[in-house]
Amino acid sequence: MTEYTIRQVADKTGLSMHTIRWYERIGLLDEIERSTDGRRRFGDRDLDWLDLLVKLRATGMPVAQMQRYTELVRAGAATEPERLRLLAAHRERVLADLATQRECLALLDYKIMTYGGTPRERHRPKEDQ
Amino acid sequence: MTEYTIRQVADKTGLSMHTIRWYERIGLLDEIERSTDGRRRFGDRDLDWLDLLVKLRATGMPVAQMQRYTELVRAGAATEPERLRLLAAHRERVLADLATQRECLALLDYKIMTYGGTPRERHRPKEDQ
DNA sequence: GTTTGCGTTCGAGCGCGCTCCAGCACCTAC
DNA sequence: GTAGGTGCTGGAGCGCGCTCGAACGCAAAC
Repeated sequence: MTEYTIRQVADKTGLSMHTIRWYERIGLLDEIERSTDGRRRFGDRDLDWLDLLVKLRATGMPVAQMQRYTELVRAGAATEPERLRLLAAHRERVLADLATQRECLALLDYKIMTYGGTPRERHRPKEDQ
Repeated sequence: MTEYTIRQVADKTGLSMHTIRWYERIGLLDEIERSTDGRRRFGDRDLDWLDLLVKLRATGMPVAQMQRYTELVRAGAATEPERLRLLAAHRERVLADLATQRECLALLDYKIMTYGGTPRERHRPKEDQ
């Protein structure tokens, strides 16, 4: 039953303390436990949840959709089919995005080669410039 | 020596006509040729360049950096080493981003499987309902 | 007792990347 | 002549996702 300050959570998640508080305000987090003087004390469960949020954001899910998902989770097991649909749809978008990225990467590699660099040996010093 | 209206270019690139004009205004495009009545007539070279811009944006390059790159290209062959550096750095970011995306995708897949196979959830905002 | 450090709230502000609008100009068809 | 379609310009506005600031509270250190 480890507890963390908001600062520690910020460090662990890569979010800013501001953002974490904002996430709570807009309903992405359940009310966080407080210590006697009113400071947030995050538990492991909170960290896990934040971790999921961070990954959803990192894959481009809009905040509004994360709110929707959060609501569904809060609403209980009956919403699992819809949660599944939501995540599956998001997964499709991520896959599509990955494909696009790879495609663009190919052009990038090509251009880098035409400039005389070799993508696979890019860390070499400028010996062949 | 094909020519295209801004509408055709918008269709081909997926950008809006507004965005294309804006790109020109902020210096991402060289001045585009005009027909006698002042309308833009894009050539194949313009399309190629726009295509690069679109791909750079699609991989998350900030507009400011595209402006920088454009300046370098305009400044002539002497800037090729710096262009190379810029593109190579961007390539690294794209690779890192791809890695992140794949990682997040794994969690997504896992969660989707748990919704398909098990009733209980592992992550949740807080307590069971 | 006061300074320092860390946290709190609430609301305002910001940076980015567009997006839209008003008002105008031109060309073609009717 | 006029209606409709297309495009022009300059500038204002917008949605998103934070980000910051002011004013405050508590508590340990000096």
